[in-house]
Amino acid sequence: MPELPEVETTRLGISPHLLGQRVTKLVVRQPKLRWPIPPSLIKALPGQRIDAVERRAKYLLVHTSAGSAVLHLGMSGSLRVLDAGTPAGKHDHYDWQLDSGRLLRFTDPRRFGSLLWQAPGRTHKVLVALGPEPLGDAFDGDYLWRLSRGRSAAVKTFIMDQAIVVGVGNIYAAEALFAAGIHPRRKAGSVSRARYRLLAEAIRRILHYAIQRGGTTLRDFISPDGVPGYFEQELYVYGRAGEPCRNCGSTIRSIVLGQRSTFYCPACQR
DNA sequence: ACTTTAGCCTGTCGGC
DNA sequence: TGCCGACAGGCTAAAG
Repeated sequence: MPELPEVETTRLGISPHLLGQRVTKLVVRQPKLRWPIPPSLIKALPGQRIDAVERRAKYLLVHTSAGSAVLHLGMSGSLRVLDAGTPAGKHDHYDWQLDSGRLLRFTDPRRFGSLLWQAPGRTHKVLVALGPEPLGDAFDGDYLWRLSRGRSAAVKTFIMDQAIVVGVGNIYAAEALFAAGIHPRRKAGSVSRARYRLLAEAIRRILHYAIQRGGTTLRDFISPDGVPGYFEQELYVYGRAGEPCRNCGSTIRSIVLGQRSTFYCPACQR
């Protein structure tokens, strides 16, 4: 499930099965996802050959010469490559049948995921306002510091804003703020440049590490429940309310920030 | 220009 | 056992 490392792991898992394949048929069982699957995609995708599979933020882009599919996993979505003829379950909303005799299947109980279509040479609306990739060159502590001046929103909300930096979800935001020693409720504009440098490095390190971990657990991409147990052993604050801080022993607290639960150590994070 | 809120869905879990 | 509310890893549109 989907924060950036899971999406990247998904990309690595499905890409070899998709590249060069032709989509022989699109089966849609439930078109009502986060947005309805657009008729333009239903018309254009079948018959196309897949040229590339990219990731931008938490979106997957599947490119063909006729346009690109833009996929999002939402909160509970997953993609798997299965043999054609594998019976579909209740939450299996669409399949792409492939030349190879396999299919790409999307499963999503909560239906917050999406399947959109981008015409050649265009950038889909959902991709326009996105901030830089956290693992790319344009992202660092100075960048965060500059954009945060004058901002009164909580720093956690700030780094989860996809217009600021993409791919930092609720878990990784909490973990990165712990690593940088920043209280999640602190105003973004009051965090020092030095702290933002620590924070940016923590985000990069944690995401990179999680991708490596995901890559080893999900390599063949056929495992039915799809998702590794994250690295639950290695979480410092997320989901640990009432438990001792692994650094100082203080009791981890949980609060609600922007309607999302967040976790922090009252002694290590200021 | 920024910040906050409601809402899209279903499943699961804990308390009574 | 069943009912009920709280909560879940995301994101957008609209309102403030």
